[in-house]
Amino acid sequence: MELHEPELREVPVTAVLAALADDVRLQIVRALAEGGEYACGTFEFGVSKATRSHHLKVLREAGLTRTRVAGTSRCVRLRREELDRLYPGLLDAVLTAPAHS
Amino acid sequence: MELHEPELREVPVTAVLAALADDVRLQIVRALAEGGEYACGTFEFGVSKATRSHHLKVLREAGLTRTRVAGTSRCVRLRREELDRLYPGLLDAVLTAPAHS
DNA sequence: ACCCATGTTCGACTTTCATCGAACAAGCTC
DNA sequence: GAGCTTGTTCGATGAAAGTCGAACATGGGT
Repeated sequence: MELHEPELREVPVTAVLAALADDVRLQIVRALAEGGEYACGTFEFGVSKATRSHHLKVLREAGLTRTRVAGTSRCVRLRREELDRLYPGLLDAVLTAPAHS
Repeated sequence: MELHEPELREVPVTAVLAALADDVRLQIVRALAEGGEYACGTFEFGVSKATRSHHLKVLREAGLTRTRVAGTSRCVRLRREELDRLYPGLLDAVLTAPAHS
């Protein structure tokens, strides 16, 4: 299993923004911002595991997360430092934004 | 003609991000960030005027721009102060991001 | 070895969205 | 007022994206 984790600067800004412009993914990012590393299975956001897997793939390929393989599980974490370096203020702005509207 | 310009805090963050997650709209926002106020017709981004009108509507309804009616023309400007207040760092991060990838 | 748990991938379906031309509305200009 | 300019709105169309169940892959546990 090869995990495609692009260099952040090779990802179009629009892709990063698009990855964040989804309710489910934003919840995932918020959760990741709290704890350090999450097992994929700990996410329960009212979507099927297929959908969850899809969203985590989008986040990963947008350069937002890094995934570590641990047996049959995956451990996901935010690429916070890199993101803050390339897009200073972006994550903070999104995370401190009011959760509902 | 009534222009729907929502309160920024009533717009979901995802809507703001989605509005920015498009190449054409990002170009418009970049242009608006440079000059103060733009007549709608000055935008030429290789799309038809119908498409341009659509994108400006998306930006306006996401709370990103304010539009002033001037005869048959529209003058558009960024709601920079409000955006910086509610989402500090967001616009800067997006604007200073490398234009291509 | 068998079973189970965890994720991924594969269609399929539905919704959303970007795009356009054409029709329409509204205001200048002469 | 006739005509031009500027934008908006209206389908229509094609592409992208979210969602799911089912099938598959893989690794751990007993």
